[in-house]
Amino acid sequence: MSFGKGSHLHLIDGSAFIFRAYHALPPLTRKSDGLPVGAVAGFCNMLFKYVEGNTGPDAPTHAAVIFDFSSKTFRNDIYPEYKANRPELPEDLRPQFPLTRDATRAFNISCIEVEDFEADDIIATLSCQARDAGGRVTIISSDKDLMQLVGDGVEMLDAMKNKRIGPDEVAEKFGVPPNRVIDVQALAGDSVDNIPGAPGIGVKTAALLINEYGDLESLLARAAEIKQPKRRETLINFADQIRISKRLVTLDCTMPLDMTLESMEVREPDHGTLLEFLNVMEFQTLTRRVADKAGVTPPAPPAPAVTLPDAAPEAPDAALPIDPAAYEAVRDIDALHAWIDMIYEQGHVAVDTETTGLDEMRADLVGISLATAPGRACYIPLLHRTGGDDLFADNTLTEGQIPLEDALRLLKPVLEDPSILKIGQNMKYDAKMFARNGIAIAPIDDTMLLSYALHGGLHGHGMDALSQTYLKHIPIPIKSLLGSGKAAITFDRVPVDDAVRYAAEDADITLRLWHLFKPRLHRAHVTTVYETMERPLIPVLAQMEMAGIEVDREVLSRMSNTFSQKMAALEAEIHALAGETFNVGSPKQLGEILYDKMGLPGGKKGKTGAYATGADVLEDLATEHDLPGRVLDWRQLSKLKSTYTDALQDHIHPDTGRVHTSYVIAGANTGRLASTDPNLQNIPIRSEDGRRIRTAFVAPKGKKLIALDYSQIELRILAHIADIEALKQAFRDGLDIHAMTASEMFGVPLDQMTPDVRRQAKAINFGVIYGISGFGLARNLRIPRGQAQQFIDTYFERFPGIRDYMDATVAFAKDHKYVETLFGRRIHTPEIDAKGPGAGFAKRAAINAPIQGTAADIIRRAMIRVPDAIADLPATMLLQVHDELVFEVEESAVEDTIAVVRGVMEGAAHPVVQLAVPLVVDSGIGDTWAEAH
DNA sequence: GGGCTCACG
DNA sequence: GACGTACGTGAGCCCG
Repeated sequence: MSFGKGSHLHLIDGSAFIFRAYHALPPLTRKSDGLPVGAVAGFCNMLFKYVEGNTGPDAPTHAAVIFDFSSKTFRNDIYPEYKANRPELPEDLRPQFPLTRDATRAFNISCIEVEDFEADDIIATLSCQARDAGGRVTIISSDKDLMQLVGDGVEMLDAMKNKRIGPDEVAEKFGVPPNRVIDVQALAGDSVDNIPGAPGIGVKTAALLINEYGDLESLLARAAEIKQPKRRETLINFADQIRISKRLVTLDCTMPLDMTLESMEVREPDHGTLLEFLNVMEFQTLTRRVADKAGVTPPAPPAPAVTLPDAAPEAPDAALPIDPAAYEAVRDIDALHAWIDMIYEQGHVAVDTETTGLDEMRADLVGISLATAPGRACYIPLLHRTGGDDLFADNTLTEGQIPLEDALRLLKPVLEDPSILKIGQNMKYDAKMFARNGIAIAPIDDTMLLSYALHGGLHGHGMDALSQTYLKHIPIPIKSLLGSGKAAITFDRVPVDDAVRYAAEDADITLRLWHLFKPRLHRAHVTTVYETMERPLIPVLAQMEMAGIEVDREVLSRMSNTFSQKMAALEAEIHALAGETFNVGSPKQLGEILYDKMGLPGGKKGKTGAYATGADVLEDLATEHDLPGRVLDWRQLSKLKSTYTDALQDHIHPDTGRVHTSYVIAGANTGRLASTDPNLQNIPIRSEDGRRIRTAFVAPKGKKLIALDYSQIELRILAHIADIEALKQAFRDGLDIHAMTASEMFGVPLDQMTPDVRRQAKAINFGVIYGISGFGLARNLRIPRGQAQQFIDTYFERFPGIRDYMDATVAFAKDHKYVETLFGRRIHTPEIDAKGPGAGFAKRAAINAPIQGTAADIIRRAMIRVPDAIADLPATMLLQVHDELVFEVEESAVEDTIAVVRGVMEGAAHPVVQLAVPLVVDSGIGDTWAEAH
């Protein structure tokens, strides 16, 4: 078919697809050989969806995917620095490039790349050719550099947001029509592509100038007429640089291209070819979907092979290839004895438990793996079962397994032997599993925590991430054994041979990571951090989690019912006010009701194009109409019900009648803990309705709950670190710190302080801890930005040391790429040199980290000392909420326990740090958490 | 699965 | 005078 009037050409920006796919998906790898294929998988999904969507009258007659040939192009000859700012391509992305070309061809779509030219130029040339031939063009991309092509039958489509970009949308973005976009870009420059432009002129100003003078050349010719001196100088002095910028941003519509538009005619994919490609890539879901669509049976997946990783250079031992086929299955007592002998000979062993689930309180032990040297690992299957996993499966144990009791009896002495170091990844999990089977594993090392001490802030500390980063090896994914979703099985149903490969590999990898990390602790000066604040926390947290806290189901269930009724009434009111029924829980529908239907003022859209309906927005709207206020009430109840009163009931353990959270030690960058499943660190307290949820957390008969919390710990740390004499003295004198700040700033005597002035000072005090900005404070206090900035200026004038601390901290971060707490915890700040909006984030995070992190260190130190301190008291530590500890205590010992724990908490910095301010701990007692706090 | 919203310190 | 903004978390819901 020739290309002409009535034809419709789709030009797909292939590179944009690839990058989006790469960043949207986890780093998937091909199961058989570990080849990174995440971007290819995402790319194929996008192409599949694209092809699926091409129906109806607007479907393309012609289509092509356009790629960049390489990063070097003719623009580098004009301006060597072009795109020089681009970050290095991720290592696992480059090898995926050729595969995306293969994928395109497998989908039977034209695939185009030309040496020396960017994809954008090819798109420009083809667009012009198609337009000149009388056809229409849709460019599938959201790249602003392509917007200059819009108009005359050429438009763009943002496939992500499914938003068409025509002349109006371009004008909205650049402030000028499409044919003047390059003028604006030439002036504004582009930090991403490293296009210099005119210094100090951005898109807004550029559009203003172009609209006033017509086009760039006229503007440059008449630059002398410009009134603002700075602008005038810039345009005169940088005229050449601006002209070069224009050449850089102008796309070439006249490229010599070998291919014709006709050759891009839309063709049906050849299902055989496509299926073969998808199958070789091992994309099971997509293969099945394509096969379903074609009405054929999907091809059998290729047989799995074994991964041979690159060697890690630093540890010769850890560098041996990982070979899951070499692992041993330990199936009888003699073999187990041999391994135990080997452990004693070695002096250390990596241990990993396999269980039926992730909840340590409910899961059952299925098997244990051990590794005594890199490459030397085994798996001891204990409770694997035969048959399927449905009701009719027989539950008989697989043959060739040592009876659980026998294995544990033999292993217990080793696992508890003080002379044998047990190494694990996330040992808290395994320690709890062993504890439930009567084994108190010790001493231990934990590779997750080693990594946390060494690399906090750089990346996650899960085993997959660590293995990929430091061993260049992708472990066998658990999903490949268990499947996912509804069809997932538990580990006891995994065939023993598969389990051996997977489980022993985990122990092997853990041991190799330990060999790498342990010697690095000293070099990085974080040995003390690891040994005093990470490792000792494991048994403490394990005990707290296993203890759990009693929760009264009746209280929660009654509250759920009350909330339901209130919500139903509110919902009826809301629908009546809106004049129609809609889903109150849908921000999208709510936005449409508020702004499109009712025409309320405002209606700001976020980056996704959806109306913002957050609480702050609705609060402002509440003055205009009754509906937003009702929605806020409804939302509060909905949150309380779904997240707390309903969900908490499901977390009550059937045997203990208590709720057992799980603390993540290496989750938060600053050293704080995180609580999950359920999160007991965000139980409501600020609202009256919410606070009542705490009445469901109760002490058993004869006992009390006590809560002890640090008063103003972060502000005290700030006073100490930034060395602010006035603040330090105020804390020593036990003054109301916010009132005192207000008094200093606004000159109001303490005895004349009003609650409102104090509230403002309080907001500033907190703001300082977060890396204050005029904008943030203004929003928080709901005052004009200028006034907020004034407050901040006054604050810094009164407490100049704060400014010094902030500057010094950012400088330190830039210098070292990390910041430190008072106790030596290092929090890496890899983004500190970021340009653009990321810069502010990174700076504020760097300012906050030593303060929040030091507070986290202090309570960690306290928690580690508490068990010994209360050993003789009938008291149990149950919860930690960042600056608060909750205990369950027999009534007779309440006062003693408070005294002891307060002493530990207030003295937790000693002897490492002598704080210049006292630490003060408040306490409460009650039958419920609501009373105790 | 990402985005939004909201609970806590 | 451009840009986007308080720091740190986890969970539930909607929607594609």
